[in-house]
Amino acid sequence: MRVKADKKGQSQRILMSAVNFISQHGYANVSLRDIAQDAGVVLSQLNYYFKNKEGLFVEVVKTVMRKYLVEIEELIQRGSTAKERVNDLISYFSSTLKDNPKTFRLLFDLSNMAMWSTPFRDLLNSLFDDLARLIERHILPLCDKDSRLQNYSPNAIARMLFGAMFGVSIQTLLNDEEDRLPEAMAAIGAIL
Amino acid sequence: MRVKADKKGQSQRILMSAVNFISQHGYANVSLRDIAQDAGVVLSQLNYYFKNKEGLFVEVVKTVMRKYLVEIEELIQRGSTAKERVNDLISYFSSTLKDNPKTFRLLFDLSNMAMWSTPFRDLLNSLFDDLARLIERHILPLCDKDSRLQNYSPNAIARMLFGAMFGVSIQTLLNDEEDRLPEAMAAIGAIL
DNA sequence: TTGATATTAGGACACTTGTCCGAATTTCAA
DNA sequence: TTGAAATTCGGACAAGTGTCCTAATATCAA
Repeated sequence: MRVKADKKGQSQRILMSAVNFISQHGYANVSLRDIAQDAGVVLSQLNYYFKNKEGLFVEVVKTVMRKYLVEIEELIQRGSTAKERVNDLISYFSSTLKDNPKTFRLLFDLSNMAMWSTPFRDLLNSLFDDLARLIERHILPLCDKDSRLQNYSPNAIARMLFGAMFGVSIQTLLNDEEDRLPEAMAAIGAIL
Repeated sequence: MRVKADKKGQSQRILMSAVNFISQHGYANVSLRDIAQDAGVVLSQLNYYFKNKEGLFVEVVKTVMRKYLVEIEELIQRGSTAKERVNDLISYFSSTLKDNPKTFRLLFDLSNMAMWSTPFRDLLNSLFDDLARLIERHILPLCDKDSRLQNYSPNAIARMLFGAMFGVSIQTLLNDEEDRLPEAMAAIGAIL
């Protein structure tokens, strides 16, 4: 019998260590040895379970993305008006940014890799599609029909709204001192 | 007398090659040897003129940032109304994104590095500060006083606007097929 | 022309990286 | 219990990296 500290199986422990390390130091700054050591596993196991570094990161992203999307999909349907729902979404971004920025770090890291690698680009685009679709379906239909935004397609508006949250999130993550940023995030709610 | 293809001096040629290569393949994916070869220079010259890889990249960023800021500062003062000026800014983002995305690639690459490195973070924050200040000074004072955005501070609004452009830019750069993105960029103009 | 300084050149160095291989060990159905 | 498959282990490997060092060469004022 083994030491048996591995109730979850090695592949899961590797995955969790990878999530933590990569979201904390960035994909480019983390070696497979770092992850193996943190997971209490031998290096070659990473290649056994995940073909290579890229494969591991793909799995990391998929894991985090799943949780992320489920949370947002639930949260975005709570409010009964468009404004309420947008504000719920904004609150979610703000509090996650404050209390648990790991997810965002990972997302931004992925955005960068997507810039130079096709498989990652596809991965990220599908995430953006999903998020835009969520806004498009659960928020925009509740909007006033006389909004000055009605000249634009729902998809464009959704992507603009998400873009605003994304852009402000980056600024927030990169600048802790600037205390106007939560306010900037809140101001997005006034767009609709 | 030498071959004399280097009117600009080696340090300038290195810098220009670095700008091109890094904005095309990303800082992490470019080696000093790549840059040296492209510049027609021996490897050790990069360490002679720029202390190390990080120092070179700092210079690259400063160079591009300067040009970037000058262009925007000029352009943002053309229009006579807030709406005009915002639209000028949006047009600039759109056309640059389309015709010369190199600058943006570099900016996004820097954003990622800023996530993990303090000196780069400082560099990027100062750029964001400058851009926000530009919007704050040259656009917001021309706005209607009855705008629904008046509950928020000018700085917050400026950062929100810039964030929106930044966020939509990323989506654009990462997704050529989605043709709603120019529209999303244009929709930002309706915020004010 | 001379001599000090700035530049260029070529190569070596130490180190880290991802990947892969073969052998031990464990697991578990037959 | 047995034996085949799955897993774990340790180590080696080649390739690529940034950095540094020393010698050659060019520059240009005195």
